[in-house]
Amino acid sequence: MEASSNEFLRGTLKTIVLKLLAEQGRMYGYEITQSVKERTSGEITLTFGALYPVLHKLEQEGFLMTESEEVDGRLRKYYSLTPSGNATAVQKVSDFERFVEAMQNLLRPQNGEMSLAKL
Amino acid sequence: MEASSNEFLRGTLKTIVLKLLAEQGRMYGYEITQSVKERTSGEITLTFGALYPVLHKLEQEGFLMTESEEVDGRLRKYYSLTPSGNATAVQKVSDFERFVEAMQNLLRPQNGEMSLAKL
DNA sequence: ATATATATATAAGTTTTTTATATATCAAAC
DNA sequence: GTTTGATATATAAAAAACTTATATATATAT
Repeated sequence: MEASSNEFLRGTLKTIVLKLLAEQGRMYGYEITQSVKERTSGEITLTFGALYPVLHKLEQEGFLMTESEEVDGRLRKYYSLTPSGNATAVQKVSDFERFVEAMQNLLRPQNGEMSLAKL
Repeated sequence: MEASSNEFLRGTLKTIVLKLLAEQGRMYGYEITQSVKERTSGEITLTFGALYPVLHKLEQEGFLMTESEEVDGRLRKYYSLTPSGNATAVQKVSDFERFVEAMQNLLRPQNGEMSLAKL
């Protein structure tokens, strides 16, 4: 019922943002939070307090660029990837997949008490 | 070649420690770092500076208990799970698996531009 | 009028993690 | 014999990341 503060989200925020932008072309902050919530059935929730600092950091690092547009009288700030942002997105997704594989090796139960030690 | 500071490790440290202890019964700090390195082929490396604070925190939260033993003239501090530590280990591993599933929904490419929106 | 959804953003505070450092034993190499 | 490397635990200072709270503003629905 409650997803709330997911400790595992730590460290994956940049990866999520970069991947979504790589896929969608351009998005604005609010849209990113809604997209994440929707696609994970509420399991993962990005808070604004976490998202905006990440967006600003990524922009400052040269991975994102912005364009502001007025939509319905309100200013909307679109974020999109730079070429290096695109490369980083690909890299981070692949890094995450490697990490998950490594984690499986830790979380999957081992047969005996030692892996190679006493065979 | 270099695994080093894995950003994704953030947030998974407690889970790793609890799971290893649940499986192995009892372990000492150095043993935990070696076990993680070995089982992940060097992909994940726990630094002592990160591990010991986590061990102390988990002990302080009542999930771990310790017993010191002298081995080869050196003091060795064994950590093992309390009943609530065991329950937490099970919980965290299952939480992590749910998190990974949710991440797959974000990282797997979507077919069109919207999921359910305009169908 | 008021509440809710949309929309962006910052500041303060806490927690976590990294990096650096200190200590000490044992075994092997030199 | 003494230096190096592996084993072993731990803390302190600093940096980074994240949470929580807050501020602002428009549009729409009640």
